[in-house]
Amino acid sequence: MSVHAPGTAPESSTAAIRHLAERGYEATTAEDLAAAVGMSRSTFFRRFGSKDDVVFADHDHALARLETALEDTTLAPADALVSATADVLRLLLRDPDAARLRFELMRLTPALRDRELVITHRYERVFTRYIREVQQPGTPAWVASTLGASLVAAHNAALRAWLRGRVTDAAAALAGDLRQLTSLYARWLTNDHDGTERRVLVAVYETAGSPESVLAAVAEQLRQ
Amino acid sequence: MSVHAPGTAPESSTAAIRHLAERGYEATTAEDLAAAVGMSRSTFFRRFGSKDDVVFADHDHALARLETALEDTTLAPADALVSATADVLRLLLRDPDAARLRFELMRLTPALRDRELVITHRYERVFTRYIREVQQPGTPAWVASTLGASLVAAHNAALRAWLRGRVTDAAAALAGDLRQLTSLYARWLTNDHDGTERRVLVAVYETAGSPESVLAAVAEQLRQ
DNA sequence: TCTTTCATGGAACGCAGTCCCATCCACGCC
DNA sequence: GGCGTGGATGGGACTGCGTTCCATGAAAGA
Repeated sequence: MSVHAPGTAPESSTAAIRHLAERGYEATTAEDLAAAVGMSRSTFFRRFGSKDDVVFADHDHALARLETALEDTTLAPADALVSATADVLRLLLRDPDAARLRFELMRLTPALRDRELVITHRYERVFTRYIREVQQPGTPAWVASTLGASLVAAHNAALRAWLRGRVTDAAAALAGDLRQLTSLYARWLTNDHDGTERRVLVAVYETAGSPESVLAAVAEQLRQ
Repeated sequence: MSVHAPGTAPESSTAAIRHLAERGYEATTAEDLAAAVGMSRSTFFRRFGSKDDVVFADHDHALARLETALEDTTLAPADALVSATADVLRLLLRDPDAARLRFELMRLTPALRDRELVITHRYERVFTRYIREVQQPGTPAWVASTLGASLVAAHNAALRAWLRGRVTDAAAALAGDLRQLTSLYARWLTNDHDGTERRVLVAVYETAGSPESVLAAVAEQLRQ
C-alpha cells in the first residue's frame, strides 16, 4: 500500500500529476516522470512505488486520518461515520485546483480509474471494520458490508457532483446525505432499548403542511 | 473489458486457473500459462487480453446476463434487484469446485484481488444505472449510488460466507439479505404510500445523539 | 485450382518494476 | 583533520507483460 517513503513532499506529487495531465499518462515513461519531479528513475520507484501511486499519494494520509478519527471518536456511531467521511472529502478537496487537475487526469486515463477503485476500497474496509465493532448485537452480517460500501459510494458521488460544479460545499452536502443514509441504519447503530436517558418529542401538524415546514419546526425545538 | 474472443471455451480458462493455483500466480509466466491451455503466447493474449483476465473470463457472461435481466424484467424494482443479484451469484457458483479454486487463487494473489475490484465495479455501474431509471421522482441523488454499491457489497459478503462454509445455499441467503436491504430503500423504489393522511409525529431519541442525527431520524419518519 | 480470408505462431520491441552495486554525503569517533 | 559507517541516491542490468508486425497454413469460396 505504498509504504515507501514517509517524508515524500506533496508538491513533488502535484508536479508529477501536472506533468501527467499535460503530456498524457501513457505517453510519459517512468523516466520522464522521475525527471519531472527531479529525481532518478531508481529513487522515483523507491519513493512512490509505481507510476500510478504518485497520483494517489495523499490517499495514504487521508486513510490514516480516517482510521485514527474512527478510533478516537467520542461521537455516537452514526455521527462518527458522517463526520469522518465528510472529513475525508474535505481533506481531499483542501486544494481545489490540485483536486480538479487530478480528476481531470483520471477522467482521461482508464488505468488510473481502475487504480482508484483499489485505493478507495481501503476506505471501505476501514468503515466496515468500524461498523462491525460498534453495531448492536444481533445485527445481520450484511449491514456492515453494505453501509461501508455505501459511505464510499456517497463520498464518490458527492465528489463527482462537486467536480461538475453542482455543489459548492461538497463536504456539507455529503454530510447531509450521510445523515439520511445512516438514519436508514439507525436501528443497528443505536441502542434505543436500554436504560439510557431518552426524550420524547411529539409534533402535531396539519396534513396540509409540507414535511419541510414540520422539519423546520422540529429543528427549532431541538435547538432549545 | 476483455472483448477479445467471444468463443473462448470456458474449460480452457478453468485449466488456466488450476495451473495458476498450483504453481502460483507470480511464478507462472504468460508463456507457461499459454502452454498450459494449449496455445501460443500470441494467441493467448489475443484470446484473453491479459494474464489476469483469464481468471475473470466468465464475469463478462454474468455481467451481460445481469444487464439483460434488468432490462427485460417485469418485476417491481426491489424484487428485480433482489432476484437479479441472486442470479449473478447463482451463476458464479454454478460449478462449486471451480469457484472454490478460483477464490483460493485470489486469496493467495493480491494482484488478482485488486483486479477483482475493477471487475465487480462494472456490476455496480449497471445496478446504479438501473436504479436511477426506476426510482421515484424526487429521489435524492445518493440513493442510486449507495444502493448500487450495497448490492455488490452484499453479494460479495454472501460469496465470502459461502466460501467459509457458513451457508449452503448462498443465493437464497443473499436473497433474504437483499430483501431486507431493499426494504430500507422502499420509499424510493415504490409508490405505494401516497394520499394517506398523517397528523401526529412521535420521535424518541437519546440525549446522547446530536441534534443533526435526531433531525435525520425525524425527517425519516416524515417521509414514510 | 486459384484466391481470399482468418486464426495462429513467431520474433522483435517498449516499458514497468526489481535487483544489485557503486558512489556520495552526513554523521560520530578518535 | 582523518576515518569508518549508515543511509540515500544514481546507474545499469534483468525479468516479464503486453503490443506489433509479419509469415504461415488451413479452410472457404469461385
